[in-house]
Amino acid sequence: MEKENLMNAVVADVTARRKGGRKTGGFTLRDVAKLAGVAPITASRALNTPDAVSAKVLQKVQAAVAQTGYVPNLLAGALASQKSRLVAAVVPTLSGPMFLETVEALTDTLAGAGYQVMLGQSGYENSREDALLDAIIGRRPDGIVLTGITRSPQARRRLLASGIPVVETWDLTPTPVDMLVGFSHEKIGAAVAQYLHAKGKKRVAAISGDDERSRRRATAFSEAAVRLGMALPQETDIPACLVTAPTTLGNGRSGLRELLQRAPDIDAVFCSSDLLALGLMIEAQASGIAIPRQLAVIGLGDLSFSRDLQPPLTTVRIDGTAIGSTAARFIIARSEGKSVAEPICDLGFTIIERASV
Amino acid sequence: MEKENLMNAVVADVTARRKGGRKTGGFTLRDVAKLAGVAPITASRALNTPDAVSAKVLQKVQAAVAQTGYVPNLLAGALASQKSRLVAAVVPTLSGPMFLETVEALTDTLAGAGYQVMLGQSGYENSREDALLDAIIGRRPDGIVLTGITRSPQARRRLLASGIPVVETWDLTPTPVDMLVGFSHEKIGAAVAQYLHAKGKKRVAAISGDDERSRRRATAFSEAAVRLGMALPQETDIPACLVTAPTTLGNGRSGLRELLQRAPDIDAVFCSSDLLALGLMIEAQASGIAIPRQLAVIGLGDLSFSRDLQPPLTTVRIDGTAIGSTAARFIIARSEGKSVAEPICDLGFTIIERASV
DNA sequence: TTGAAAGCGCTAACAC
DNA sequence: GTGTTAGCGCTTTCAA
Repeated sequence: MEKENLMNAVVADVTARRKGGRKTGGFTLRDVAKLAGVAPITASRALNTPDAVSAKVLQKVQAAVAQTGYVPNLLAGALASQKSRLVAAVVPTLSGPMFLETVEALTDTLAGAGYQVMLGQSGYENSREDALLDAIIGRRPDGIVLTGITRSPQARRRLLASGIPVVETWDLTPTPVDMLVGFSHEKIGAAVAQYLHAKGKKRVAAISGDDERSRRRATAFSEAAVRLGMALPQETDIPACLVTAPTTLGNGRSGLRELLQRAPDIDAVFCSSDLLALGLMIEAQASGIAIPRQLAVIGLGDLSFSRDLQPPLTTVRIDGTAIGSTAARFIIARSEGKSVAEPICDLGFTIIERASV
Repeated sequence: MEKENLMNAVVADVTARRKGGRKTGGFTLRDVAKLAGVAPITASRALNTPDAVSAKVLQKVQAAVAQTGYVPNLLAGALASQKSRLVAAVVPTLSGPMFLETVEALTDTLAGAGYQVMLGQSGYENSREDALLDAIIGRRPDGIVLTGITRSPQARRRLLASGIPVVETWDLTPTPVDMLVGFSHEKIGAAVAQYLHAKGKKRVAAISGDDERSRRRATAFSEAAVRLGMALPQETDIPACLVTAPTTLGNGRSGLRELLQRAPDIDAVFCSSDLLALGLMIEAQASGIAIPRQLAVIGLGDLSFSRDLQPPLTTVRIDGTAIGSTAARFIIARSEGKSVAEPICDLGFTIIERASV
């Protein structure tokens, strides 16, 4: 049979290639094309732009693909077309559950458009960031999504020089490297102070991770609190209790203990994450402090568990999913040659009122 | 000056390339080589195997790199060398915090060896898995790390045919596709039953996510419980209370309520995740049930918060970090041409005794 | 609608 | 130690 002979010939080709020098992979587009009796470029078109070939050719190519189990080499395609369909995402760490939603939404939205996400962890100190950036740029992704804004001029220059679309997230700045999807940490701090003040709180404090963004929220919170005439713990210059990032439940417990020593009469605490807030609630319960009657708590993140706590946790909701999917859309648009009309996007935040305040 | 002329010439080259047809990227290895006055391959060696070139050449190439800001195109390198230094990781979802540690350890360990991680989310139903697999294989990663074992024969065949090293994780099977790093869910179920029995518990139940692995743990738990003479809730055939995966704190609360209706006299509950256990503890506290006096709880995962709960949570510890770093080592070894001596690795588990039982 | 030629930017293999 | 040659597997451009 003709068809069998062809297949045998192609298999022989592959085997020969494997032996002769480099042990190169399996079937290639050329093999598929040969089997289908067309030129490689035609097979390529059948796979990438099926509308551009005749029904007959399409069918023959599809048959050849099925027969061989051919999977296109996207590396080669990327090299030739200058489109890698790869997007890099850089987070400080995965384990603070804050960025998870964003990475998840990013991955899902991009996967729907045929892109894959490459993950990078920078750590909270930006030391590894430069090396990471080179590793990323070297792969020529179609986009880079960064958590936080880029401070190092070195990194900014490299990003700019690469010409790769960049989305900075989880923060706001008038001078982004390229595009931006975030919200204002300062406004959150101020809004929380205002909220607690409106609820009649008089002596407030913050338990805050000591990463840069949390500190800015805590500072804004303290300044607004003072402006509104609320009292802060006085024993120290720092108006907040700082714990190491990423924040944990244990930090929340020890944070409350420390806070109560410094200022036993506080009536509200702003925690820089819901996990901290949960720790605080557990510690409060263990020490017989009633929430919200004796002490009000407000967290940040609106993690999935927050609504189900006892009492349900009042918190600042940040829509991590929207950040991820917006960033994905920005990158996809750019990568398809469209320019993004409004490349700076403030997604804001919402204070979710529940029973803990 | 000679040097400046050279640089100008090279820049002119790049500009010409950009105009003439394809708007190709920035500096290439050829430009760097030209600037350094050596052949491209020599520049390549200076970058990849610095020991293989003279000090003089090395210095000249490094100068040229610094001058141009050249970042090697790893896509092209991968195509030529058949080594992508990319590893794919597939998880059902990122948001159950169980797999986070694994992904984190994988990313970190691989980054140390110059590899990047590509992330894929398969969802708990394996429908998207086949498409995802093709997208992954198409990028010719040097390794694929899967969460769970691969059941679909279709997927197994494709993985095998690809010739890419595969590590299946978070489970055990005598017939892995390739390599395996995991533990036995059946043994966990049995061990927990045994543990509760040893603690004098008589009427036990399980609250379990309804994903495949959790169900197997719950089943093994129930069977062992019966064998040991403990009572299970009787109203239903299912010996456990199933909640939708991924498990949440809210599920834990509602799970306990449901369980208490069916069997008000239970004295111990095995939760398929620490998050469920936390929900159960919160619900118990809200209903005035004392833990562990009236009801003992054991979770699974030993998440970072578990030790800090009130009471601290007894749980089954699974070393997600070890799974990730072992998988990474397996892949690195393979990808360096070494064969992995013992490619099936049972990392086991530990019951961490705390106060909740 | 299809194809031939010419690369994408790099490295393996084999000289020198 | 360094260079020459010839691809890796695909897509672009241009011609038929």
